Amino acid sequence: MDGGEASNESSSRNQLENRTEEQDELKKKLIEYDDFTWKLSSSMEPPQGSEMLKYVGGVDMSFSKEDSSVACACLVVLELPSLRVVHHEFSLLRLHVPYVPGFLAFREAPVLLQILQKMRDDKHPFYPQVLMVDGNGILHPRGFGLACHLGVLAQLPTIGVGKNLHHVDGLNQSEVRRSLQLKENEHEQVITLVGNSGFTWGVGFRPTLSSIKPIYISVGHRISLESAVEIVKMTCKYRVPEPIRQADIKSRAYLQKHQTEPSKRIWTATTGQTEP
DNA sequence: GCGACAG
DNA sequence: ATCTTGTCGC
Repeated sequence: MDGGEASNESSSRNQLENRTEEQDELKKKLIEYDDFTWKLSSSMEPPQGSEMLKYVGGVDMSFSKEDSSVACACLVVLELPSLRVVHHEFSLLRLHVPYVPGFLAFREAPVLLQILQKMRDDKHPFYPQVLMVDGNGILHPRGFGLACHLGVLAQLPTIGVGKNLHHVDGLNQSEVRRSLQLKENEHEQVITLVGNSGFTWGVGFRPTLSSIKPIYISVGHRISLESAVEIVKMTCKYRVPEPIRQADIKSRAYLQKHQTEPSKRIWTATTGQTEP
């Protein structure tokens, strides 16, 4: 036996170093421009023969208040322009990876990826053309948040949507709100998030007139910031865009239904096993 | 050194 | 993430 605490500290430090390396490695595959064949349905004259954007996915996770390691992951697919939910899928599981700011993907990406892969393997007709993620894209300390991580691994266009600002490169939410206040008279609902370094990390977006608190949109994978904002605008009935809002509602409801009755068959992300 | 820090 | 009711306003 050795000094337990010191060794735990050094091993968790190594763990984060490894995860940082993994993020840096995956980031080499990141594509930050429009890399898809479909067109946005908001375009004027849909050119004949070109595929339209019709199926927008959204992912979110909810957690049990009694046992915070028990979670429900949900993927929904909405149809444009109706915003009707045409498909949803759940996964109830137990997580062993803690939440660490800057490393959310290591906690949430495995299950979400598993759900996406299942849908793709089934050749499901509603497999999403683009995916909205409840977490940031390049708006991240190392420019590689959950939305990027998931996008690269699933090879799918993704959009990062944060409900709170991750403070990076001098950005802070009170300043964003001030900027939106100043521009509200010009009907301006979008503020570009430029950090101290001059880099554009994403945009702050006020979806409705009444909402004070903006959401934060950033590039995930295979999409430009401009297209990402356009798609978010098309799906915003309330502050949170519908794909994410529906995934949130459904995952929360599923969890409450299943935490009342003794939870059986919880899938464990790390082992891929089912526990009684 | 101290605080900040997506979900 | 989660704990939580009513309430002010269109």
